[in-house]
Amino acid sequence: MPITHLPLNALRAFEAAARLGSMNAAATELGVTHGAVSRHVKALEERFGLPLFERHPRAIVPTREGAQLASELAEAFDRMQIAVSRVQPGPLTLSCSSTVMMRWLIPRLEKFKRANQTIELRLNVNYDNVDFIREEISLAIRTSIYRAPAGAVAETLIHEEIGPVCHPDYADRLGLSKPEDLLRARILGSATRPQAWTDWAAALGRPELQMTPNEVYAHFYLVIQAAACGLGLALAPRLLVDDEIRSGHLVAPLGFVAGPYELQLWIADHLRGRVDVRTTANWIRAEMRAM
Amino acid sequence: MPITHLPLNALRAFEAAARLGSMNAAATELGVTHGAVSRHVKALEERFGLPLFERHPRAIVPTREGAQLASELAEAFDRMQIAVSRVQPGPLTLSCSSTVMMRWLIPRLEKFKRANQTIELRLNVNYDNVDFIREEISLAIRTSIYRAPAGAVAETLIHEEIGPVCHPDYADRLGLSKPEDLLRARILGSATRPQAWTDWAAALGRPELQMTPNEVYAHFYLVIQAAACGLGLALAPRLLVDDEIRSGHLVAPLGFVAGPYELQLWIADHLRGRVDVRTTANWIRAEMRAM
DNA sequence: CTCTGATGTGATAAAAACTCACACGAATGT
DNA sequence: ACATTCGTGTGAGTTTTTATCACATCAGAG
Repeated sequence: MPITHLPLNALRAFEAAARLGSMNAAATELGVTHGAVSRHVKALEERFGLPLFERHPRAIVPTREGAQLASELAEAFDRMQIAVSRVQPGPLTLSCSSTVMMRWLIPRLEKFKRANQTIELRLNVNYDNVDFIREEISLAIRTSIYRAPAGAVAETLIHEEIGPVCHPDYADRLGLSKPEDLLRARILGSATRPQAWTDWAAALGRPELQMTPNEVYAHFYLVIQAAACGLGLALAPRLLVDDEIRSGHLVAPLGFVAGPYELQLWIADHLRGRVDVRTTANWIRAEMRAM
Repeated sequence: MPITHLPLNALRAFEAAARLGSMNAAATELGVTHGAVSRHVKALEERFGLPLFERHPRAIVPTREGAQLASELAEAFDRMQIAVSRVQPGPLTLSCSSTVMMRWLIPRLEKFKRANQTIELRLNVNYDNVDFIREEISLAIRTSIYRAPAGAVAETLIHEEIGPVCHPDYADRLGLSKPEDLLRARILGSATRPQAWTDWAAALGRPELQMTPNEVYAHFYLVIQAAACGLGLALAPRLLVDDEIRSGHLVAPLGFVAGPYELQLWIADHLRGRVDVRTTANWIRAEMRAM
């Protein structure tokens, strides 16, 4: 089949269906109905004379050839997206977790905007992996729990220091001064980082301490909020509670210790040359260093 | 612009127009009228809000952005073509010059087909560069005058030996026994390799010999044919006249000397794993070694 | 100074893509 | 156990896109 007659739209529909494992999802991504995707895939299969998916009642599974084709097509479409984005540069998009956004970025955003009035900043909330090309992400702040995906380069921002924090009165009332004291306290956990307390015990050199949360919040910033309201103890990276400690809303009765993770900056490989990306990356590095 | 709404067909039309430097040529390649291409390009320019071509009365010249976009798109489309060709492997396509085909390949083709009955062989005539991906070439036989393009790997088949050849009677009549004798003879040249006689003189260590052809043929195989008919002297690689010499139709009164070029086999990078490609490459290597 | 060869464009035809509505079949939930 | 839900396939009809045709335009070639 000559390159001049490749059924491009069908290939795109197929690639989306294979990547998402669902015609329906692909249809949503492409902004059409599932029928349209189904027809595209069928047309491709007829053209190639081989099945690209195994059809199961509620799911489709790519065949070997289908999976192979889809992954190579994905690369090709990525390149195309990059090519177009170079002549049509979108806004600079920074991705970080809701917690980093609440407790670190938003408090500094006015300052950033004042210093960089020409940079149009778009924010994206996401705490784990993200497709830099498909979602047009320029920069991401992430913990090293996750690995930077292909197409992005990672660099260390800071090594996380972690420690239990709570309302000052709460610490006084319970008399918290050594790790064992926490066993009497109300432990607050986060669904997004369930192993946080265990990590801390390990970092302390006290892995035997069983710190199972009494209460689990969906987002980490809620845990901090709950701690600040006197509901118990949160285990927080210093970075995210420093302001509250300075203002006296929180205390860290046992201080902080070096945690197992670092905070990283991920930069979209194909955007490393863009001025606004470099500027913003530098700003993030400087702000982190100033902590 | 999100990847899900890239105007793929317009991008392909634009890429072709940019590559070929002409809307008309792109239209021919795509099998549509020039108007269709023109509209696609215009739609893209409106979408991007910037011109992709400078319009001149009888020509279009890509703008800086246009050229950049086109070259990156070309890569993306190449990948797509490769991806599809992996699930839809076409026939094995061997490209060589008309002369190599006439004088080397065709005489051996029966033998090849007998030994490899399952391989569907398609032949392509071309003596210089060729786009392995776009034209779906698997293998090419070329002299090292040309460099293998990106997407192909080159390997040496043989080092060319070159020498003047003519009809036996012609050599006798003129008494050809040393290089100077040729100044009395009728020199036949080829348009595709105008420097051949000069190369030979240099290879002999006699660069002062002015061997300007008295007659120039469009194809090299015509030169050999003319020499075999007693019209004069052709300068030929031994490879291409060995059969004629063996059968007595041609003689090489001054023998052969190592020429400046080698004969190479170019293999499409993305097809190196294909069995039929490996088999055919091995056959070519073996036949060359047997010369 | 006309001819030629390339591109641009309005009107219209053709083709492609999409939607709608319904069918189907098995996992899910009560 | 059985109705429900969820995801996919498809016939018929509609909308949207793409292409064609025919003509306009322009400047350099002959």
